[in-house]
Amino acid sequence: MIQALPSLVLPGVSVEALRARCSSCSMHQLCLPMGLDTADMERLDQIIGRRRKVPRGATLFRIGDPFASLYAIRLGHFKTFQVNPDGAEQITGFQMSGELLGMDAISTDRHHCNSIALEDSEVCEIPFGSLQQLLVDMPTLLRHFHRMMSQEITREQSVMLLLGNMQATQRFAAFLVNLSSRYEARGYSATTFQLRMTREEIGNYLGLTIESVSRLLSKFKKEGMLRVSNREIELLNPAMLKAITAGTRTCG
Amino acid sequence: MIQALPSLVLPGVSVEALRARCSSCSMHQLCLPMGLDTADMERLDQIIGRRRKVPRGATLFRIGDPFASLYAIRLGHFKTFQVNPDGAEQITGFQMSGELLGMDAISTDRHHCNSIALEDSEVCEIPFGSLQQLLVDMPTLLRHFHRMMSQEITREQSVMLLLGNMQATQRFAAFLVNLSSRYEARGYSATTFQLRMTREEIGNYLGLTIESVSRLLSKFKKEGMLRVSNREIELLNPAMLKAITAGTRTCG
DNA sequence: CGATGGGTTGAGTTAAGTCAAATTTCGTGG
DNA sequence: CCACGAAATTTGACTTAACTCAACCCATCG
Repeated sequence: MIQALPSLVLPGVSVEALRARCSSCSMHQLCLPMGLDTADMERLDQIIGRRRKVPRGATLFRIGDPFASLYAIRLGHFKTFQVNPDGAEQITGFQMSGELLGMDAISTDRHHCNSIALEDSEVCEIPFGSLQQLLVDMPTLLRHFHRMMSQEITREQSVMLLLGNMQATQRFAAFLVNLSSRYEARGYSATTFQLRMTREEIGNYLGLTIESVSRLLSKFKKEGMLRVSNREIELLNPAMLKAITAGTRTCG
Repeated sequence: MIQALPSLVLPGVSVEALRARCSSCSMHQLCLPMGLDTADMERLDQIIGRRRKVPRGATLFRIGDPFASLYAIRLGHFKTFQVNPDGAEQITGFQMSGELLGMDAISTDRHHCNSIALEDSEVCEIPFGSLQQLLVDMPTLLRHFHRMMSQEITREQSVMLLLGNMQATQRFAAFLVNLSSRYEARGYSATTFQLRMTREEIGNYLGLTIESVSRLLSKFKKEGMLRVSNREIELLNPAMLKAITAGTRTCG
């Protein structure tokens, strides 16, 4: 057992990088292993098939694919979208590190949406059969898994509120505020971040056209609420954006 | 143990009505006990706190209420809705018998939406703590519970597609087709049913005004696709409605 | 350095919203 | 059972937020 693994001798490549583990993953306080003790985290690690790289633009799964695994995002960003019979697409979410993909597939053992990487990304493949066995043994994991599914339900309800009730300005403010808080939760700046999606994708998600998104960006910029340069965003007045999101402020 | 319960001697009131059971409930093939054998169904029955009556217009739970139980609808209809800080409401779903309410509350132990009965209804109160214990012992129940949560995620994604991408006509057709298939799954007519919600509630759910809903009803009626009389609906051309839903047919 | 895909801006259009008025339905008490 | 008021619904006329279409800009990259 003292014998070094071959990879250990390769310069510049640590074992950790090749065989990543939940315990060393910066996302473990947000992701599935949240709250697990070391032993349990180790067991979860065991069942994770592999850490898969998904290059920008590549498909992680598509509608109709048989369901085998959930995917935890280690790194990067994804979008999920639905497709109407007439071909119209609707982006149902943008996911980032620590979030779980594929939960919609549990109901019928087939995926119900497409998932594509917005940038070069990495996911942990969690075979659902194995996970189910662990759930029975690990109440903490079971509880957190349920929380994550429930959270997804809640998130989607908020989007329904956004799409069904909000004005374009309010939708866009809500979108920015949401991104901001998620980056903050991951230890990144709440005010400065890169948009990983195109204007078209933002528009699609928000039920707006690309032109409307562009105009909203210009409007917010003109009103001094943010700085924009291509995909780089800086929120200059987060409080105002939150007020607009809440509908308590109409915006100039 | 031979001694009759007091209620047994009341004329016209059966024990079954007072102490309903999953095994005798017409919804058990759609509801949480789906697929359970007799013994397991009995165990599930044991934990169900009570069958609660919820009169029309009454609140089952509201945003912020501490989460204690899920509710399976035995009978009747409910709506769930979100509320924006500015007071705007968005109906996120209409639920009917055999469906589960409250899953959004698991994530934070607080309810995230309001739930109100659309007519005099009855629910089975399923204390979540007890349910969690059962889940560990009963793999079939665990699996079906996950399916139900996943189904809710999928359902909400469809609504996002509807709200984000569809035209008013398409939304309304989708709404009718959806109700139709759910009644069919419950053994009711797929073509003739009562709307349990007001036009205003339909409009709110679909992101339309009450006037638009009224106009759409009139339009569909004029085009011979349905008969309407107050809340009574008869679908005369379900195939056409499905085609409109799919976006493959634009409607006259 | 020209092609390409993303993004911006302006002008005109339209689907759905708002406002208003008429009509029907429903619940309640006489 | 009927009358009445309140609530829900329908319909029409007009308005508007967001869309479409079109031109243009700009960053990137082979």
